[in-house]
Amino acid sequence: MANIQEVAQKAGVSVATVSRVFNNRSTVAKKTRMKVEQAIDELNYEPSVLGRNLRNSESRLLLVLIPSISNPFYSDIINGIEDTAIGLGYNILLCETDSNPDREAIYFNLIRNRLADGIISMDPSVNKSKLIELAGQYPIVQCSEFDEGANISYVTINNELAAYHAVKHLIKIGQKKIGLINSDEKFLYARERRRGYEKAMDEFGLMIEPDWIYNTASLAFEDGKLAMRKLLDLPERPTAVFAVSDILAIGALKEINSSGLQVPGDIAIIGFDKIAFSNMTHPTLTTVSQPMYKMGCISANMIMNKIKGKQVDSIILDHELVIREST
Amino acid sequence: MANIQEVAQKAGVSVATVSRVFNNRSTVAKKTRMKVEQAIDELNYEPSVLGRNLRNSESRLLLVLIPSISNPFYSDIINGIEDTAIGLGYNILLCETDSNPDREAIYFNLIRNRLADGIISMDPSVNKSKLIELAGQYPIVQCSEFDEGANISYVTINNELAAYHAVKHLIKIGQKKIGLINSDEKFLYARERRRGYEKAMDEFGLMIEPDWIYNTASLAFEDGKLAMRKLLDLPERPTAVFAVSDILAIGALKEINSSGLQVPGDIAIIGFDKIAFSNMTHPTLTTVSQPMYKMGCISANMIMNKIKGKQVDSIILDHELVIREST
DNA sequence: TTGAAAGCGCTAACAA
DNA sequence: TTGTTAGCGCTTTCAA
Repeated sequence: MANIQEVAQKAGVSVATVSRVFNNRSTVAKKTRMKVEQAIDELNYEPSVLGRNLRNSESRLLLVLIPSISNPFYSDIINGIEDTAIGLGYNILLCETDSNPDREAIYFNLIRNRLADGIISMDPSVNKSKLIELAGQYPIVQCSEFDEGANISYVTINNELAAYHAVKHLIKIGQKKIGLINSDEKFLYARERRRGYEKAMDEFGLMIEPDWIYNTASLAFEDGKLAMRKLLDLPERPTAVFAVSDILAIGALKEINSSGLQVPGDIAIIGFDKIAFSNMTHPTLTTVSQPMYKMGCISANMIMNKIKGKQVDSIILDHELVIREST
Repeated sequence: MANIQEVAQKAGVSVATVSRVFNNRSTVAKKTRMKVEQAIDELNYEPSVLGRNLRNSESRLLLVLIPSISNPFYSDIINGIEDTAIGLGYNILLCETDSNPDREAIYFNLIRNRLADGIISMDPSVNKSKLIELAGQYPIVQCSEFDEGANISYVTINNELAAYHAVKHLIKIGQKKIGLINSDEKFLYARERRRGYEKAMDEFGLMIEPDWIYNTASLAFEDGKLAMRKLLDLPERPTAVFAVSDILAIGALKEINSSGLQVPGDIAIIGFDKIAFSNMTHPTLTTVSQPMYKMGCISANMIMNKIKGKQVDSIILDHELVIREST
């Protein structure tokens, strides 16, 4: 692979001129430009990003931290980030943390090593103190999940309001005995969505039976199944369930189906996230849609601005209720 | 962020010595080493990957090309690649091509720009001629999908045999009228799986009705639904269906459910890939499992060897039939 | 055992 | 409009 020296030699100019041609910088005479371009073509030259980056002390790489790549919730967000980043000449390094601190440490070091220019974190169980420490020195934004205390910009939705709308929808279709399948309330979104649930129930004077609230260990399909099993085994079981994630809702749906009960006839169910699979179940899942693609685009733009040293504000986006067969 | 100069200065040694300490190279006196380590600690020094990479002309980055990040088929393969790569000090750049040549061109340039040391391609509709041209100059391996003509190492399964086993399973449980939902036969795996289907049918003296073979436009859920609709509308419809991907099978399942028919009572169905969601449907999906994680690990090891200049051979792995409720 | 210095490929300040 | 040159941060050769 040719380097800039060889191109300069072949074209009979200096390396500076080659660099100028490649970057359309300042003024290069038409004739010189042509000579250089021909040499570039002949040698099939491509500039080394490594050299350029070292000189400019930037890598044009973005770190995107997600807990798990197999969680479809992140797909569209990542698409949004990617489209935006590529458009601005950046590439993304997708980092799966498994919510594992060792894994996180490896990725955090990537930015300390200047291999990345910024971090978009979407991991709810990220090491907060480490993240805050890092955010003091490097450009970092949070997407979807964020930390209340930390002074790190984020883009998210109003989780309490979204949950409120979901539960209100169940109430509006006549449901009174409404259960909640929530995840671990160490997560902020889980606490917020619980508040939304409680607010809707309160507002319509409905009893909240403590037994109807189930907190899962994680966000997996099996957790949803297990949660629904517990609810079904109750002496007086709910006739509708709000699950804080589609995967949990799909697990719950599976358990109901396996028990020979009907959705929504016996039990109505509503999820959260509008992942692609929420439309593939039988019946299809009513859910709350987050503007994921948009969230991705916005967080990419936010991090760009941070990298450029600009001040960026946090943003709260709108959600949407998607009514389908399960309610 | 401190650089190697500052550390050297603080420790009262030369930059060469700091480098030696960091890389446990050659011999450094215990006392000198201690001084340096203390300076490293105090300054919280991390070497710049950019500087090191430029000097060593390597990036320790791997490109992984996939058509779509939202296709769960790739999740475990990527996990395998990632675990292996990180263990060897490499990071991966996950590149979603959307099977779009422009997008591909961007990523292909990353290796020409020395931003990546090698490519693992999993995109079945990748620009073959470009890939072959690139493979002449740079380390490239193919995973899962590969090109017959190209002289590029690959890791894959025996698709014909796997399809044969799937169809044979249907025959063994008494099915005679077996349909095939295949993808576009421009893909090698589609042609191979069709051959496996035909081989099993032939072997047991079963008629292959041309109408029972449906080729989809893509691998999406909707394609599966549409395909099943067509099969259901046939005057004489099959009583079992082999779909060459789980997503297509899940689409077919949905269409059958929506028509008020029973699986497997009225129509048995078998998929391919064993994606996580194949276990979440009602009924759960019988499918053919590829050793995805292993494929990922192996392809990562293969690309490492290629980068080191070693000769690497292609590998064909075993598949497995996973019998669940849908058959 | 350590240091001086060259050089990886590029960009940009300065000079001509 | 173009060339010369310093330097980004590191590793490694050679010499001491």
